Amino acid sequence: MPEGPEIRRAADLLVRAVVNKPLTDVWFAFPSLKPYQSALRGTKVTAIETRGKALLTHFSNGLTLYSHNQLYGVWRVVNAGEAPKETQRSLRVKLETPDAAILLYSASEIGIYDTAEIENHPFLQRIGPDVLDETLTVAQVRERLLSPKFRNRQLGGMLLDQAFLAGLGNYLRAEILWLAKLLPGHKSRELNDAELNALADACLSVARLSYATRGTMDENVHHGALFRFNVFGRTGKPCARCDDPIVKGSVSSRPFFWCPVCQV
DNA sequence: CTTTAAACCTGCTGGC
DNA sequence: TGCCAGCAGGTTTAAA
Repeated sequence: MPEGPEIRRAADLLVRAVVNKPLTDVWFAFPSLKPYQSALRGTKVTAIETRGKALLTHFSNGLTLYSHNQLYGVWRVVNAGEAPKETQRSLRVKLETPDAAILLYSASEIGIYDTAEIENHPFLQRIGPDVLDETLTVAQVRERLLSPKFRNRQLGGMLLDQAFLAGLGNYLRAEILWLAKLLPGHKSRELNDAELNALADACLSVARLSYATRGTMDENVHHGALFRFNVFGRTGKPCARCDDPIVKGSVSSRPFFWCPVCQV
């Protein structure tokens, strides 16, 4: 159940587990990828990066594995020798080194491409700047909010659109709009200067805080403080700012949570 | 051009 | 216990 911060956290773990080690076993569940198994065995993973919620695994022979977890995909890391049987129904990808193996379960959006051509992938072509890109500034987000492409869009739908900022998702949009004290029906061109700044700032600060606090990853696996929701999933619970109960509704066909008192 | 609705992918939960 | 409906933190497509 991943948004940008969870995907990037997963990538961090995968990098530590397998980068620059020879692959002793490569296995893909989908028939169309089977031919690549032997071609990749013996190569190394040179880098793993994320673009919004897409994850790219680059190999030393010029190929790249594209994967997108959608709602249900999950990456796991296991020690060498603990790799599961390939008969596990939901196992999709296994990349094993002498030290560790990385496993992708349940995801369906998986493909192998030439690294040189990866930017042509339809999803990567479509998405906007990665919200976790540390060079992205509040001023740039503010400018994007006012650009012809987005100034006329309702905030609720726009924040889910990966063409606006890649990596945002349904919990982040709820938390961003709560922090900016805005309702999802506004369009950016209707916002005053202070609201615009608050929204642009919230887009970056909420996403970065979630990444820094390990997003919503499994508490049993990832120790330390986790990202805390102020509104998401907190129907009926008191708003941290004004104490009034959080309500749930639907915005652009997705669950949405907000404080009806301090969000205007 | 913008918004909505439905479809698809898969896994989990709750009700009967 | 078993099955089915509904839902989920996503994305794409077609239709309004």
